[in-house]
Amino acid sequence: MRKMSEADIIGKGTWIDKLAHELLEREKSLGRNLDLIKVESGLGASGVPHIGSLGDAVRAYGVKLALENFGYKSELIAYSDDLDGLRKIPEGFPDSLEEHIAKPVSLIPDPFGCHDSYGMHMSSILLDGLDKVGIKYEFRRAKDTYQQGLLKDQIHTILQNSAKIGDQISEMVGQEKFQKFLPYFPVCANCNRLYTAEASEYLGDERKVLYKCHDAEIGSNMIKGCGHEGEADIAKDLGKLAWKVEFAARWAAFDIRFEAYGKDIMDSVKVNDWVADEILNYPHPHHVKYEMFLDKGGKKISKSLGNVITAQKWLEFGSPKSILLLLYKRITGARELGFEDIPSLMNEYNELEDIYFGRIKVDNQAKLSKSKGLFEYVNLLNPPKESSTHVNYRLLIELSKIFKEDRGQRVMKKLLDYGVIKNPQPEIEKLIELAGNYSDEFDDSEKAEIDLDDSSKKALNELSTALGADEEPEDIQNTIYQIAKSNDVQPKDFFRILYQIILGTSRGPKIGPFISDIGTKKVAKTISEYL
RNA sequence: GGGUCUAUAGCGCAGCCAGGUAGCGCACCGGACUCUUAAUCCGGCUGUCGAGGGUCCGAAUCCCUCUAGACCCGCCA
Repeated sequence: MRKMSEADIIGKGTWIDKLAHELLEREKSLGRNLDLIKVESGLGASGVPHIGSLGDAVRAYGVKLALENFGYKSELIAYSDDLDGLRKIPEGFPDSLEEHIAKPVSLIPDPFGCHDSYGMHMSSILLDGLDKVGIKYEFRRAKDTYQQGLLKDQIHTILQNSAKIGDQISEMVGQEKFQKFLPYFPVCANCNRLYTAEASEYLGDERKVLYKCHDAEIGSNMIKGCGHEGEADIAKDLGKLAWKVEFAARWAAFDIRFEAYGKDIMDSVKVNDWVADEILNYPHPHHVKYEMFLDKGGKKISKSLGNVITAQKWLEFGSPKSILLLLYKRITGARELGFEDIPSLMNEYNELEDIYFGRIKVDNQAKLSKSKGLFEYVNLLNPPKESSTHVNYRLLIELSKIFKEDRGQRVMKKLLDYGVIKNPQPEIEKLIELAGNYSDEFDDSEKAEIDLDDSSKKALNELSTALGADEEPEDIQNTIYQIAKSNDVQPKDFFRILYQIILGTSRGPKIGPFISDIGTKKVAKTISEYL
């Protein structure tokens, strides 16, 4: 054991580099060709993609960047599982989808009419998120993959070994279903449904699966099968492998060397690794497991609870870099996540930039390297040449709460007054917009009814008159204080009433200068509305 | 039944994954801002790092055991 020295630091010193390093070591010991290392991320296409799905792809892209940094060619495949069946209607989607339950999401019309199918609509939301944070990917979809027969050899091998696989699944994870049925779900040629068609027999010579469409239980719903009996050609007809074996087929067919996974599909990955290694004779890709994002109460993010965080919503309040920082800073550990994390992440980015440009000193070599490395990954290994102007995001939120009209201009002026910035910049304008959205959306202070006794009313009336007069009082702070005193109102209470009227909170910035910022006439008018 | 994560100041959390003097925010205490409010600024206090063991010159950090909570998967409905 000894202290980390510069020579021991792998790549840029982050967990991403360590992971890429492990991957390379493993590939070298396997002796595989390293001309192009493909990493993969699976995109769900049945539900609204939240930040966790985005994270899978963003992190895989990080590994790609690390591999490139080590001198290898790499590519991220973003694979949409759009042959998965629709299990239930997501919150906020029309009930008319009911008739499409159990059909592959790529065969369901887009209820919003903007994409070729329901599945593409969902995938597009995620791809749009990736585009917005600057992630590059090669898009593939299950529908094309199966229709073009890209997996036909793997499917054949898997179905030939289905008995062995069924036993293994039972032993590894206790699921006995595949001891009875083939791990393949044909799409019923008659009713287009997926999970209702049960595959019982594989005709290896013809490469066809025999199935019968009958009633099936999905979640708590009973889905009626149509009774159709048919056969599906694994190279042409629609149908898909069960998850327990599908990844393996894809890894082998696409030559995937890395894929991250969430702990919810840990068992599937375990089985797939075995299938890849033992049945398909393709050493499984390197993995990393991550925890699910939970909401602030430690509850699972779920659509029905309304606590879903999408990239699109996040980007109304935070920069793309704040998302990348969230996803790259670490991968281990359960994460309770909410929009309220945005302000710290916005500021943390500035801090990292200061470390990167040497404005903040860090003694520990490994930690310095890690912070600089993290900064580089957040910039997708293309860091800026010089530091940007930093404005504390929380300050912007506070100023945004005060100025709701002409916000951009007035907040900018305040920043100039405070000496926070030297001149107006478009980047700062954007920041003000983000912080403004944040303060509008999460200004939780309730506009409660304010109880006013007679002396408070009298004092308010006096103040309103004083502020509304043509001659404005020179020292508003002092005027307020005097008025309170002469009306036998505790200054403490009077100030609180004023904050409640003007800001809807019980505290705020020093009130004299604040009132003149807003405009004395306007404040006078606001006060008179309460009298 | 199987698995994973979490436990750090009064509260909320970072630091742990690559060991090197225990940190941040809020709260609290003191001071400043010519005038008993608020805000702001400056300074200060706050810890058996869940418990026990191990490795190490050195452990919040790595390993093992335990306790409590959360989550995931499976089984069942």
